[in-house]
Amino acid sequence: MQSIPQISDAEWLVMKVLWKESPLGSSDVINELKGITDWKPKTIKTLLSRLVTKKALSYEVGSRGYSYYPLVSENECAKEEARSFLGRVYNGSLNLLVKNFIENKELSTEEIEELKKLLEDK
Amino acid sequence: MQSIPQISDAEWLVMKVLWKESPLGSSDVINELKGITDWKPKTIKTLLSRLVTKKALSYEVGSRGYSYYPLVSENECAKEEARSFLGRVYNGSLNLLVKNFIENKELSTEEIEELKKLLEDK
DNA sequence: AAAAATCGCTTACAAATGTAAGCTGGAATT
DNA sequence: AATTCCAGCTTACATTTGTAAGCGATTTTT
Repeated sequence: MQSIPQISDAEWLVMKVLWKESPLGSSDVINELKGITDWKPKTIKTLLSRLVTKKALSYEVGSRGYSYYPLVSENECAKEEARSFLGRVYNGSLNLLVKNFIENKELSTEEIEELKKLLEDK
Repeated sequence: MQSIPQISDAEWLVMKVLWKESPLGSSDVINELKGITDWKPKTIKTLLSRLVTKKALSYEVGSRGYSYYPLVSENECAKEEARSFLGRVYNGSLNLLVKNFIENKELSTEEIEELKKLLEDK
């Protein structure tokens, strides 16, 4: 089991594309990101390469270039990010985050209801 | 109303000290961080200066050096971090984060109970 | 008073990140 | 076949971050 690589903000957008669907060629990734970002194709290629170096992605070699796919799941990356964020900001406590959201009225009534249901079902 | 400055991991630790109590001289901050980190005093001074530059802190001039105090509240910084983190990782949805935590069994029974109560009281 | 500790300011320097361009070789188009 | 286009590889360069050290002034200690 490999440790989770550190994925930057910009890289997350690339990973998301490949978590949604993979393997994809770089041109597909570039296409998916049109509209979401205004990065030049070269920029996206750089990000893909870095993600390969970090072992967040790998690729198969095809006739028309590489086909990239994730080596780490979105879930484990999200978990890792949550750990780091909650640790830094909320002493590692999810509950403290939720409490703050409630206090700051960041949640709609529907969201609160949904949360309740989530917890009940559990 | 100033916008929230971007506060790095290391800087958060410094801010936390000053959110807990302020104003404090750099030596007090250094002292508070002994035990939590193994940073050299110079490192902490650097962080203090950077936080002043970023307008996260300001200071009063005293006889024995500066006395630092926050210009931004922990709450607003936390909110900003949460916004950025949730946006990047969970499409901006707190509920999705909570859902993932529940599914991944990251929460103890007590925490779940506490969350329920938080939501009820609301 | 001399020495030592401390202050804040300036400088350092490597790694990570955002954001690409140049170059070379093969693929698609004309 | 010649040309254009796209692939991936290498290089670039500014900013942010982690992690300090050096320096001159001042304060504190001896």
